[in-house]
Amino acid sequence: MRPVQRTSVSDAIIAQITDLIERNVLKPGDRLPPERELCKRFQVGRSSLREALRSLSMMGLLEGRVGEGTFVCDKGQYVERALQWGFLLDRKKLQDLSETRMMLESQNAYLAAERATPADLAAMADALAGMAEGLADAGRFLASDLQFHLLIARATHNSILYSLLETTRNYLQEWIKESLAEPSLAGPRAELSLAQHRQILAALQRRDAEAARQAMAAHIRSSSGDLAEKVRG
Amino acid sequence: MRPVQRTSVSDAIIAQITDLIERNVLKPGDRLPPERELCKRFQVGRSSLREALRSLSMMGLLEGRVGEGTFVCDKGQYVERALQWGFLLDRKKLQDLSETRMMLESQNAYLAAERATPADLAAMADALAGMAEGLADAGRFLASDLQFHLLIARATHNSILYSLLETTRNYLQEWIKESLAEPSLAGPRAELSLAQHRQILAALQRRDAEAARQAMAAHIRSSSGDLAEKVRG
DNA sequence: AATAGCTAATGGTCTGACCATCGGCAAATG
DNA sequence: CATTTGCCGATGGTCAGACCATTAGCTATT
Repeated sequence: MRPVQRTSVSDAIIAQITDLIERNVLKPGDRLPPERELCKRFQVGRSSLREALRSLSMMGLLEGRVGEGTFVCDKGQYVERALQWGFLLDRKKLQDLSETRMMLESQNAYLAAERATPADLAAMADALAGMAEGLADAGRFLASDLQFHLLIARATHNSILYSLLETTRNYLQEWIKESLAEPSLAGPRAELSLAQHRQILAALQRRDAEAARQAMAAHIRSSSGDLAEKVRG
Repeated sequence: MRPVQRTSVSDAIIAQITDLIERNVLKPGDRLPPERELCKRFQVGRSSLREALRSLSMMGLLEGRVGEGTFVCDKGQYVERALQWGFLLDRKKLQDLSETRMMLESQNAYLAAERATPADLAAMADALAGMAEGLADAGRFLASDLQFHLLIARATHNSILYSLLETTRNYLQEWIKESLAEPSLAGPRAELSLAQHRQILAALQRRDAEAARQAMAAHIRSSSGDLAEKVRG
């Protein structure tokens, strides 16, 4: 004998709809049938159905518009939703996340060195130029910085790795912003950061995977040094 | 003029309860008042209240037990859950997943070599023994195999990395099982796999991080070779 | 003292109803 | 004819009441 699994109606609906989205039967932007119609199809009450839809909305998979219908969100929105719970990160989790990011970025740099197309490299050069022009403008500098790192992830041509880095970056973004907001260090640090990015790009252009990985690791270690300090509090 | 914000009842409840948890008024393990009681306090209908509670459960903040009540969960797995939703959406790239798994396992082995406690190593030795005893029993062999890898991930003492590996393994498990089900290769391959696992454990015991990483990489390359073939096919 | 049975409380589900909002259509307007 | 206005149906959002399955704790029987 083994404990029987108690299945919840809402969970079953969530599983079904999630599966449909996974298998791309429901594409982003698609409109779902009306709630009352779904009730008949699933043969469930409207409460249970709505609890399921609500949960899916909370995950950022669906979006309900009054008078119009319920639509499948395009992916990416879930991150913003998830960001709302950023405060739930404790110190240990922050450290872990930071370490994970370090590993992802390093390995991505390694892979990108082998796989980056000329277009990828050109886009990175553009982002680098944006950082240079934004030395005085912290907001623009940070934006170009983030873009550079995401371009490296994209250059791996591995959607999973890109998605993972995107997510970890989004989680850490607030703290990164904070730690870079120190006005006293802003100038020198920005220039150091820019120089490190140039090293990384150079390694990528030489197709030197190991150098790219190490340059990235060094960059993150130095740039997130006091982030770690702050985390340890 | 600017667009007025339409506030949703459920969202308001979610915000309030979330805030209570954040401010530690509601501590993990605490029991919430019954739903019908909360309806009176919030002055809302039970549907709206339940949609809110359902969403909070889905985020891992609350847990409802029939006949007992609704309880505040031990805070912990929010981020992991969000990361899982992350690549729920584009997972058809199995080779990407496989590559990600390769990277995670290798790096985890590296970190585990530095951080594994004696208890961690002992548990791995147990799992290894289980594999040896299960040379004839494919099911048991696979279970011990999986456990060994998860134990390494756990030995990093990084909950994010553990969660990521667990998720990727879950996604790949079906294919791994298939590819190991080939009876013609089962015997020799199992023994090879066992020997590779012994090498990995030995490196971990020596605290040789680089050797552990390379041993793990070699193991996965050889053991998932035809997995990659199958994916491309 | 231990067990079986009962009862109340609770989360889970269903139903039907009402409201606010939105899109589209037709009539009124210039 | 082009534009605006008003209306209507569809839809998501909310509410109230009811019933069910499960659980904990009490009670009475053994």
